[in-house]
Amino acid sequence: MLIIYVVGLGGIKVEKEISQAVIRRMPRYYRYLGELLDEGVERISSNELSSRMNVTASQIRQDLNNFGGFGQQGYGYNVKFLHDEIGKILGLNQRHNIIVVGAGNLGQALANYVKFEKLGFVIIALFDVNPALKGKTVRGIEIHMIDEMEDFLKTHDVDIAALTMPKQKADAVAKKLVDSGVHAIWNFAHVDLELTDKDVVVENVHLSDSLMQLSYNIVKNQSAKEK
Amino acid sequence: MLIIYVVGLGGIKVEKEISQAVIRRMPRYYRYLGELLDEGVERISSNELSSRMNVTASQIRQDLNNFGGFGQQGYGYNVKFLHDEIGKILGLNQRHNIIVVGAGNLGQALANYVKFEKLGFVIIALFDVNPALKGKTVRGIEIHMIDEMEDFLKTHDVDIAALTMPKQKADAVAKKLVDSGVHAIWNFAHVDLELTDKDVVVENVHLSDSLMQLSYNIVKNQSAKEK
DNA sequence: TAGATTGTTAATCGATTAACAATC
DNA sequence: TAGATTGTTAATCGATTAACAATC
Repeated sequence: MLIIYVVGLGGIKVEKEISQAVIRRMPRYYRYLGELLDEGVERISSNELSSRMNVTASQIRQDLNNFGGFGQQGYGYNVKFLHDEIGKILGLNQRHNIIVVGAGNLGQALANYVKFEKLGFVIIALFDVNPALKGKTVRGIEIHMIDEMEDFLKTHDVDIAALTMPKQKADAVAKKLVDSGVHAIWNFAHVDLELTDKDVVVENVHLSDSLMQLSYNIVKNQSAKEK
Repeated sequence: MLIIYVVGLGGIKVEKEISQAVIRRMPRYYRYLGELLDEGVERISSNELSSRMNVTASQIRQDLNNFGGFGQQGYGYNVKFLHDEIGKILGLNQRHNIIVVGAGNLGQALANYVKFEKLGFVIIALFDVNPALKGKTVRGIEIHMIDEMEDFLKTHDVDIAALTMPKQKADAVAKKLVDSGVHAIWNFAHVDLELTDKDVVVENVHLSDSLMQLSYNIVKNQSAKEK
Protein backbone atom coordinates (compact mmCIF):
# COMPACT_ATOMS: atom_id res chain seq x y z
CA MET A 1 0.00 0.00 0.00
CA LEU A 2 2.72 2.34 1.09
CA ILE A 3 5.26 1.64 -1.53
CA ILE A 4 4.90 3.18 -4.92
CA TYR A 5 6.12 1.23 -7.85
CA VAL A 6 7.36 2.88 -10.98
CA VAL A 7 8.06 1.08 -14.19
CA GLY A 8 11.80 0.81 -14.68
CA LEU A 9 13.66 0.77 -17.97
CA GLY A 10 13.14 -2.88 -18.72
CA GLY A 11 9.48 -2.70 -17.81
CA ILE A 12 10.35 -4.27 -14.47
CA LYS A 13 8.78 -2.66 -11.45
CA VAL A 14 11.27 -0.78 -9.35
CA GLU A 15 10.66 0.40 -5.83
CA LYS A 16 10.70 4.17 -5.52
CA GLU A 17 12.39 5.06 -2.29
CA ILE A 18 10.86 8.01 -0.49
CA SER A 19 13.46 10.30 0.99
CA GLN A 20 13.73 10.76 4.73
CA ALA A 21 13.35 14.50 4.17
CA VAL A 22 9.79 13.81 3.09
CA ILE A 23 9.15 11.35 5.93
CA ARG A 24 10.31 13.89 8.48
CA ARG A 25 7.62 16.30 7.29
CA MET A 26 4.73 13.84 7.35
CA PRO A 27 4.09 13.92 11.11
CA ARG A 28 3.85 17.68 10.90
CA TYR A 29 1.22 17.49 8.16
CA TYR A 30 -0.58 14.96 10.30
CA ARG A 31 -0.54 17.33 13.25
CA TYR A 32 -1.84 20.31 11.28
CA LEU A 33 -4.58 18.27 9.70
CA GLY A 34 -5.58 17.04 13.13
CA GLU A 35 -5.88 20.63 14.28
CA LEU A 36 -7.97 21.52 11.24
CA LEU A 37 -10.18 18.56 11.99
CA ASP A 38 -10.66 19.82 15.55
CA GLU A 39 -11.55 23.21 14.15
CA GLY A 40 -14.20 21.58 12.00
CA VAL A 41 -12.54 22.49 8.71
CA GLU A 42 -13.74 20.15 6.00
CA ARG A 43 -11.49 20.88 3.07
CA ILE A 44 -8.23 22.73 2.51
CA SER A 45 -6.15 23.69 -0.49
CA SER A 46 -2.39 23.23 -0.60
CA ASN A 47 -2.21 26.99 -0.73
CA GLU A 48 -4.13 27.60 2.49
CA LEU A 49 -2.23 24.84 4.25
CA SER A 50 1.05 26.26 3.02
CA SER A 51 0.40 29.64 4.61
CA ARG A 52 -0.61 28.00 7.89
CA MET A 53 2.45 25.81 7.99
CA ASN A 54 4.99 28.13 6.47
CA VAL A 55 6.03 25.83 3.70
CA THR A 56 5.44 26.14 -0.03
CA ALA A 57 2.25 24.80 -1.54
CA SER A 58 4.44 23.13 -4.11
CA GLN A 59 6.26 21.18 -1.45
CA ILE A 60 3.01 20.01 0.10
CA ARG A 61 1.71 18.74 -3.22
CA GLN A 62 5.01 17.08 -4.08
CA ASP A 63 5.27 15.44 -0.68
CA LEU A 64 1.74 14.07 -0.75
CA ASN A 65 2.04 12.84 -4.31
CA ASN A 66 4.83 10.54 -3.25
CA PHE A 67 2.12 8.43 -1.70
CA GLY A 68 -0.77 8.98 -4.06
CA GLY A 69 -3.23 11.53 -5.32
CA PHE A 70 -5.23 12.49 -2.24
CA GLY A 71 -6.68 15.72 -3.57
CA GLN A 72 -9.10 16.79 -6.21
CA GLN A 73 -8.63 19.52 -8.77
CA GLY A 74 -10.70 22.57 -8.08
CA TYR A 75 -11.54 21.34 -4.59
CA GLY A 76 -8.35 20.75 -2.67
CA TYR A 77 -7.96 18.09 -0.02
CA ASN A 78 -10.60 16.64 2.25
CA VAL A 79 -9.17 17.16 5.72
CA LYS A 80 -10.55 14.03 7.33
CA PHE A 81 -9.57 11.81 4.42
CA LEU A 82 -6.06 13.20 4.15
CA HIS A 83 -5.55 12.99 7.90
CA ASP A 84 -6.54 9.34 7.84
CA GLU A 85 -4.37 8.56 4.85
CA ILE A 86 -1.29 10.13 6.39
CA GLY A 87 -2.08 8.22 9.57
CA LYS A 88 -1.99 5.00 7.58
CA ILE A 89 1.23 6.00 5.88
CA LEU A 90 2.79 6.55 9.28
CA GLY A 91 1.49 3.23 10.55
CA LEU A 92 -0.89 4.79 13.07
CA ASN A 93 -3.68 2.46 12.02
CA GLN A 94 -1.98 -0.44 13.72
CA ARG A 95 -1.01 -0.97 17.31
CA HIS A 96 2.66 -0.89 18.22
CA ASN A 97 3.77 -2.45 21.48
CA ILE A 98 6.75 -0.78 23.09
CA ILE A 99 9.05 -1.84 25.86
CA VAL A 100 11.25 0.69 27.60
CA VAL A 101 14.68 -0.52 28.61
CA GLY A 102 16.01 1.69 31.38
CA ALA A 103 13.41 2.74 33.94
CA GLY A 104 15.19 5.88 35.08
CA ASN A 105 13.68 9.33 34.83
CA LEU A 106 13.50 9.42 31.08
CA GLY A 107 12.13 5.90 30.78
CA GLN A 108 9.47 6.64 33.35
CA ALA A 109 8.67 9.93 31.65
CA LEU A 110 8.02 8.06 28.41
CA ALA A 111 5.85 5.53 30.23
CA ASN A 112 3.83 8.34 31.76
CA TYR A 113 3.23 10.07 28.47
CA VAL A 114 -0.38 9.30 27.54
CA LYS A 115 -0.19 10.92 24.13
CA PHE A 116 1.70 8.02 22.57
CA GLU A 117 -1.11 5.64 23.37
CA LYS A 118 -3.58 7.77 21.46
CA LEU A 119 -1.36 7.33 18.41
CA GLY A 120 -1.32 3.57 18.79
CA PHE A 121 1.99 3.25 20.61
CA VAL A 122 1.41 1.27 23.80
CA ILE A 123 4.14 0.81 26.37
CA ILE A 124 3.62 -2.65 27.83
CA ALA A 125 6.64 -3.01 30.12
CA LEU A 126 9.76 -1.37 31.47
CA PHE A 127 13.04 -3.09 32.27
CA ASP A 128 15.88 -2.10 34.54
CA VAL A 129 18.88 -3.52 36.35
CA ASN A 130 18.08 -1.79 39.63
CA PRO A 131 16.54 -4.35 42.06
CA ALA A 132 14.93 -1.52 44.00
CA LEU A 133 12.58 -0.97 41.07
CA LYS A 134 11.51 -4.60 40.77
CA GLY A 135 7.74 -4.99 40.66
CA LYS A 136 7.06 -1.28 40.88
CA THR A 137 4.74 0.20 38.32
CA VAL A 138 4.53 3.41 36.32
CA ARG A 139 0.99 4.33 35.34
CA GLY A 140 0.13 0.70 35.88
CA ILE A 141 2.99 -0.56 33.73
CA GLU A 142 5.24 -2.98 35.51
CA ILE A 143 9.00 -2.62 35.84
CA HIS A 144 10.77 -5.92 35.30
CA MET A 145 14.35 -6.94 35.91
CA ILE A 146 16.38 -6.95 32.73
CA ASP A 147 17.24 -10.64 32.99
CA GLU A 148 13.55 -11.37 32.47
CA MET A 149 13.60 -9.53 29.18
CA GLU A 150 14.36 -12.41 26.84
CA ASP A 151 11.56 -14.50 28.30
CA PHE A 152 9.22 -11.56 28.09
CA LEU A 153 10.03 -11.12 24.42
CA LYS A 154 9.20 -14.74 23.72
CA THR A 155 5.72 -14.41 25.16
CA HIS A 156 4.85 -10.88 24.03
CA ASP A 157 4.58 -9.19 20.70
CA VAL A 158 6.99 -6.30 20.96
CA ASP A 159 7.50 -3.96 18.01
CA ILE A 160 9.64 -1.23 19.42
CA ALA A 161 12.21 -1.03 22.19
CA ALA A 162 13.02 2.38 23.61
CA LEU A 163 16.56 2.52 24.94
CA THR A 164 16.82 4.90 27.86
CA MET A 165 19.74 3.38 29.71
CA PRO A 166 23.32 4.64 29.94
CA LYS A 167 25.16 4.58 26.65
CA GLN A 168 27.72 2.05 27.87
CA LYS A 169 25.08 -0.65 27.96
CA ALA A 170 23.15 0.34 24.87
CA ASP A 171 25.01 -1.76 22.32
CA ALA A 172 24.79 -4.99 24.30
CA VAL A 173 21.10 -4.47 25.04
CA ALA A 174 20.35 -3.60 21.43
CA LYS A 175 22.05 -6.77 20.26
CA LYS A 176 20.03 -8.87 22.70
CA LEU A 177 16.81 -7.21 21.58
CA VAL A 178 17.52 -7.78 17.93
CA ASP A 179 18.43 -11.41 18.58
CA SER A 180 15.06 -11.79 20.29
CA GLY A 181 13.26 -10.48 17.24
CA VAL A 182 12.72 -6.80 18.00
CA HIS A 183 12.99 -4.95 14.71
CA ALA A 184 12.74 -1.32 15.75
CA ILE A 185 14.76 0.67 18.24
CA TRP A 186 14.01 4.13 19.57
CA ASN A 187 17.42 5.05 20.83
CA PHE A 188 17.85 7.74 23.48
CA ALA A 189 21.35 6.59 24.43
CA HIS A 190 24.06 8.90 23.14
CA VAL A 191 25.76 6.40 20.87
CA ASP A 192 25.38 5.22 17.31
CA LEU A 193 24.25 1.64 17.72
CA GLU A 194 26.33 -0.88 15.83
CA LEU A 195 23.82 -3.28 14.41
CA THR A 196 24.65 -5.81 11.75
CA ASP A 197 21.06 -6.69 10.90
CA LYS A 198 20.08 -4.28 8.18
CA ASP A 199 16.37 -4.88 8.65
CA VAL A 200 16.32 -3.27 12.07
CA VAL A 201 15.19 0.32 11.99
CA VAL A 202 16.70 2.77 14.43
CA GLU A 203 15.46 6.22 15.31
CA ASN A 204 17.82 8.28 17.40
CA VAL A 205 16.83 10.95 19.87
CA HIS A 206 20.04 12.61 20.91
CA LEU A 207 19.03 15.28 23.38
CA SER A 208 22.50 16.67 23.92
CA ASP A 209 22.97 17.02 20.18
CA SER A 210 19.75 18.96 20.07
CA LEU A 211 20.93 21.18 22.89
CA MET A 212 24.22 21.82 21.12
CA GLN A 213 22.40 22.85 17.96
CA LEU A 214 20.42 25.30 20.02
CA SER A 215 23.60 26.55 21.62
CA TYR A 216 25.25 27.04 18.22
CA ASN A 217 22.38 29.23 17.14
CA ILE A 218 22.54 31.23 20.36
CA VAL A 219 26.21 31.98 19.86
CA LYS A 220 25.61 32.81 16.21
CA ASN A 221 22.95 35.32 17.19
CA GLN A 222 25.22 36.87 19.79
CA SER A 223 27.96 37.39 17.23
CA ALA A 224 25.48 38.86 14.79
CA LYS A 225 24.42 41.43 17.37
CA GLU A 226 27.99 42.42 18.22
CA LYS A 227 28.55 43.26 14.59
CA MET B 1 34.82 34.29 15.70
CA LEU B 2 32.21 31.90 14.50
CA ILE B 3 31.06 33.73 11.48
CA ILE B 4 33.03 33.50 8.32
CA TYR B 5 33.08 36.56 6.14
CA VAL B 6 33.46 36.38 2.43
CA VAL B 7 34.11 39.35 0.24
CA GLY B 8 30.98 40.18 -1.70
CA LEU B 9 30.73 41.68 -5.14
CA GLY B 10 31.26 45.25 -4.11
CA GLY B 11 34.10 44.34 -1.80
CA ILE B 12 31.69 44.61 1.12
CA LYS B 13 31.89 41.80 3.64
CA VAL B 14 28.91 39.52 3.46
CA GLU B 15 28.03 37.00 6.10
CA LYS B 16 28.21 33.43 4.90
CA GLU B 17 25.35 31.51 6.39
CA ILE B 18 26.19 27.97 7.38
CA SER B 19 23.44 25.52 6.57
CA GLN B 20 21.58 23.72 9.33
CA ALA B 21 22.49 20.45 7.62
CA VAL B 22 26.10 21.16 8.55
CA ILE B 23 25.21 22.30 12.08
CA ARG B 24 23.27 19.11 12.70
CA ARG B 25 26.40 17.09 12.00
CA MET B 26 28.73 19.05 14.25
CA PRO B 27 27.65 17.50 17.57
CA ARG B 28 28.31 14.09 16.08
CA TYR B 29 31.83 15.06 15.08
CA TYR B 30 32.28 16.41 18.58
CA ARG B 31 31.17 13.13 20.07
CA TYR B 32 33.46 10.98 17.91
CA LEU B 33 36.42 13.22 18.59
CA GLY B 34 35.68 12.98 22.30
CA GLU B 35 35.77 9.20 22.02
CA LEU B 36 39.06 9.33 20.12
CA LEU B 37 40.44 11.58 22.82
CA ASP B 38 39.44 9.03 25.45
CA GLU B 39 41.14 6.34 23.43
CA GLY B 40 44.30 8.43 23.46
CA VAL B 41 44.35 8.98 19.69
CA GLU B 42 46.39 12.07 18.90
CA ARG B 43 45.74 12.69 15.25
CA ILE B 44 43.27 11.52 12.64
CA SER B 45 42.80 11.95 8.92
CA SER B 46 39.47 12.76 7.36
CA ASN B 47 39.69 9.35 5.76
CA GLU B 48 40.05 7.39 9.00
CA LEU B 49 37.33 9.44 10.63
CA SER B 50 35.07 8.89 7.65
CA SER B 51 35.25 5.12 7.96
CA ARG B 52 34.58 5.31 11.70
CA MET B 53 31.59 7.59 11.26
CA ASN B 54 30.19 6.23 8.02
CA VAL B 55 30.27 9.51 6.17
CA THR B 56 32.49 10.56 3.29
CA ALA B 57 35.88 12.10 3.97
CA SER B 58 34.91 14.79 1.55
CA GLN B 59 31.93 15.76 3.65
CA ILE B 60 34.03 15.94 6.78
CA ARG B 61 36.55 18.26 5.13
CA GLN B 62 33.81 20.41 3.60
CA ASP B 63 31.95 20.66 6.88
CA LEU B 64 35.00 21.65 8.89
CA ASN B 65 36.18 24.14 6.32
CA ASN B 66 33.01 26.12 6.81
CA PHE B 67 34.55 27.22 10.07
CA GLY B 68 38.21 27.37 9.19
CA GLY B 69 41.21 25.24 8.31
CA PHE B 70 41.72 23.02 11.33
CA GLY B 71 43.90 20.42 9.66
CA GLN B 72 47.32 20.22 8.14
CA GLN B 73 48.28 18.70 4.83
CA GLY B 74 50.11 15.43 5.15
CA TYR B 75 49.21 15.17 8.85
CA GLY B 76 45.45 15.29 9.23
CA TYR B 77 43.71 16.75 12.23
CA ASN B 78 44.93 17.00 15.78
CA VAL B 79 42.16 15.33 17.77
CA LYS B 80 42.40 17.49 20.88
CA PHE B 81 42.60 20.72 18.92
CA LEU B 82 39.72 19.86 16.62
CA HIS B 83 37.57 18.69 19.53
CA ASP B 84 38.18 21.99 21.31
CA GLU B 85 37.47 24.04 18.21
CA ILE B 86 34.18 22.30 17.52
CA GLY B 87 33.31 22.78 21.18
CA LYS B 88 33.82 26.51 20.73
CA ILE B 89 31.78 26.53 17.55
CA LEU B 90 28.94 24.86 19.44
CA GLY B 91 29.22 27.33 22.30
CA LEU B 92 30.39 24.71 24.80
CA ASN B 93 33.13 27.00 26.07
CA GLN B 94 30.58 29.19 27.78
CA ARG B 95 28.08 28.42 30.51
CA HIS B 96 24.41 28.34 29.60
CA ASN B 97 21.85 28.63 32.36
CA ILE B 98 18.64 26.76 31.72
CA ILE B 99 15.27 26.88 33.36
CA VAL B 100 12.77 24.10 32.85
CA VAL B 101 9.15 25.15 32.62
CA GLY B 102 6.97 22.19 33.46
CA ALA B 103 8.24 20.00 36.29
CA GLY B 104 6.44 16.85 35.22
CA ASN B 105 8.20 13.63 34.38
CA LEU B 106 10.03 14.95 31.39
CA GLY B 107 11.08 18.18 33.08
CA GLN B 108 12.38 16.27 36.06
CA ALA B 109 14.14 13.82 33.79
CA LEU B 110 15.98 16.70 32.15
CA ALA B 111 16.88 18.14 35.55
CA ASN B 112 18.28 14.80 36.61
CA TYR B 113 20.42 14.39 33.55
CA VAL B 114 23.97 15.13 34.67
CA LYS B 115 25.46 14.94 31.20
CA PHE B 116 24.20 18.38 30.18
CA GLU B 117 26.14 20.01 33.00
CA LYS B 118 29.38 18.55 31.69
CA LEU B 119 28.70 20.32 28.42
CA GLY B 120 28.14 23.66 30.14
CA PHE B 121 24.35 23.56 30.29
CA VAL B 122 23.29 24.11 33.87
CA ILE B 123 19.68 23.81 34.94
CA ILE B 124 19.18 26.38 37.67
CA ALA B 125 15.44 26.13 38.33
CA LEU B 126 12.20 24.39 37.44
CA PHE B 127 8.78 25.98 37.30
CA ASP B 128 5.33 24.47 37.50
CA VAL B 129 1.71 25.37 38.20
CA ASN B 130 1.14 22.45 40.56
CA PRO B 131 1.20 23.74 44.19
CA ALA B 132 2.05 20.25 45.42
CA LEU B 133 5.49 20.65 43.86
CA LYS B 134 6.24 24.01 45.46
CA GLY B 135 9.60 24.07 47.21
CA LYS B 136 10.48 20.51 46.25
CA THR B 137 13.83 19.90 44.63
CA VAL B 138 15.18 17.68 41.87
CA ARG B 139 18.86 16.88 42.27
CA GLY B 140 19.07 19.94 44.50
CA ILE B 141 17.34 22.17 41.95
CA GLU B 142 14.30 23.93 43.34
CA ILE B 143 10.85 23.82 41.81
CA HIS B 144 9.19 27.25 41.82
CA MET B 145 5.65 28.27 41.14
CA ILE B 146 5.23 29.66 37.66
CA ASP B 147 4.00 33.04 38.89
CA GLU B 148 7.47 33.57 40.37
CA MET B 149 9.03 33.13 36.97
CA GLU B 150 9.12 36.73 35.83
CA ASP B 151 10.81 37.87 39.04
CA PHE B 152 13.24 35.02 38.78
CA LEU B 153 14.20 36.05 35.27
CA LYS B 154 14.89 39.59 36.45
CA THR B 155 17.39 38.42 39.03
CA HIS B 156 18.98 35.54 37.18
CA ASP B 157 20.85 35.19 33.94
CA VAL B 158 18.84 32.66 31.96
CA ASP B 159 19.91 31.68 28.45
CA ILE B 160 17.63 28.81 27.63
CA ALA B 161 14.13 27.83 28.67
CA ALA B 162 13.11 24.22 28.18
CA LEU B 163 9.37 23.92 27.65
CA THR B 164 8.08 20.63 29.01
CA MET B 165 4.51 21.60 29.82
CA PRO B 166 1.32 20.70 27.95
CA LYS B 167 1.11 22.16 24.48
CA GLN B 168 -1.95 24.28 25.31
CA LYS B 169 0.15 26.49 27.56
CA ALA B 170 3.32 26.56 25.52
CA ASP B 171 2.60 29.62 23.42
CA ALA B 172 1.63 31.84 26.35
CA VAL B 173 4.64 30.75 28.38
CA ALA B 174 6.96 31.24 25.45
CA LYS B 175 5.69 34.76 24.95
CA LYS B 176 6.22 35.58 28.61
CA LEU B 177 9.74 34.17 28.49
CA VAL B 178 10.67 36.16 25.43
CA ASP B 179 9.23 39.32 26.94
CA SER B 180 11.44 38.71 29.96
CA GLY B 181 14.52 38.50 27.76
CA VAL B 182 14.99 34.78 27.22
CA HIS B 183 16.37 34.35 23.73
CA ALA B 184 16.49 30.58 23.31
CA ILE B 185 13.77 27.99 23.69
CA TRP B 186 14.17 24.25 23.79
CA ASN B 187 10.66 23.22 22.95
CA PHE B 188 9.35 19.79 23.91
CA ALA B 189 5.70 20.80 23.58
CA HIS B 190 4.06 19.42 20.48
CA VAL B 191 3.31 22.74 18.82
CA ASP B 192 5.10 25.15 16.54
CA LEU B 193 5.61 28.18 18.72
CA GLU B 194 4.35 31.41 17.24
CA LEU B 195 7.00 33.93 18.09
CA THR B 196 7.19 37.33 16.52
CA ASP B 197 10.70 38.14 17.74
CA LYS B 198 12.99 36.86 15.04
CA ASP B 199 16.06 36.91 17.29
CA VAL B 200 14.73 34.11 19.47
CA VAL B 201 16.09 30.73 18.55
CA VAL B 202 13.89 27.70 18.94
CA GLU B 203 14.93 24.07 18.89
CA ASN B 204 12.09 21.59 18.78
CA VAL B 205 12.14 18.09 20.22
CA HIS B 206 8.96 16.47 19.04
CA LEU B 207 9.02 12.98 20.49
CA SER B 208 5.81 11.82 18.88
CA ASP B 209 7.07 12.95 15.48
CA SER B 210 10.18 10.91 16.07
CA LEU B 211 8.09 7.90 17.01
CA MET B 212 5.98 8.29 13.89
CA GLN B 213 9.09 8.37 11.72
CA LEU B 214 10.19 5.15 13.33
CA SER B 215 6.76 3.69 12.77
CA TYR B 216 6.82 4.68 9.10
CA ASN B 217 10.06 2.81 8.64
CA ILE B 218 8.70 -0.25 10.44
CA VAL B 219 5.70 -0.41 8.13
CA LYS B 220 7.91 0.16 5.11
CA ASN B 221 10.10 -2.78 6.14
CA GLN B 222 7.06 -4.98 6.67
CA SER B 223 5.78 -4.24 3.17
CA ALA B 224 9.20 -4.89 1.72
CA LYS B 225 9.26 -8.33 3.31
CA GLU B 226 5.78 -9.23 2.09
CA LYS B 227 6.93 -8.62 -1.45
C1' DT C 1 62.57 15.25 -1.06
C1' DA C 2 58.53 12.03 -1.48
C1' DG C 3 54.29 10.84 0.50
C1' DA C 4 50.29 12.05 2.68
C1' DT C 5 46.50 14.63 3.27
C1' DT C 6 44.32 18.90 3.44
C1' DG C 7 41.63 22.87 1.42
C1' DT C 8 39.05 24.03 -2.37
C1' DT C 9 37.15 23.98 -6.96
C1' DA C 10 34.33 21.43 -10.15
C1' DA C 11 30.90 17.80 -11.09
C1' DT C 12 27.06 15.35 -9.62
C1' DC C 13 23.20 14.36 -7.29
C1' DG C 14 18.97 15.29 -4.90
C1' DA C 15 15.57 18.32 -3.06
C1' DT C 16 12.82 22.37 -3.54
C1' DT C 17 10.31 25.63 -6.15
C1' DA C 18 7.96 27.26 -10.25
C1' DA C 19 5.01 26.62 -13.99
C1' DC C 20 1.28 24.80 -16.28
C1' DA C 21 -1.61 21.34 -18.48
C1' DA C 22 -5.12 18.24 -16.77
C1' DT C 23 -9.37 17.97 -14.58
C1' DC C 24 -12.77 18.37 -11.02
C1' DT D 1 -19.22 26.18 -18.44
C1' DA D 2 -15.68 29.00 -15.83
C1' DG D 3 -12.84 28.98 -11.92
C1' DA D 4 -10.09 26.68 -8.86
C1' DT D 5 -6.72 23.72 -7.69
C1' DT D 6 -4.48 19.52 -8.23
C1' DG D 7 -0.81 16.37 -10.17
C1' DT D 8 3.26 16.51 -12.60
C1' DT D 9 6.99 18.13 -15.48
C1' DA D 10 10.66 21.41 -15.89
C1' DA D 11 13.82 24.79 -13.77
C1' DT D 12 16.37 26.15 -9.96
C1' DC D 13 18.70 25.83 -6.00
C1' DG D 14 21.53 23.67 -2.53
C1' DA D 15 24.06 19.88 -0.66
C1' DT D 16 27.10 16.06 -1.41
C1' DT D 17 30.80 13.83 -3.66
C1' DA D 18 34.82 13.66 -6.61
C1' DA D 19 39.03 15.40 -8.10
C1' DC D 20 43.22 17.57 -7.64
C1' DA D 21 46.44 21.36 -6.86
C1' DA D 22 48.54 23.26 -2.75
C1' DT D 23 51.38 22.32 0.99
C1' DC D 24 52.92 20.25 5.21
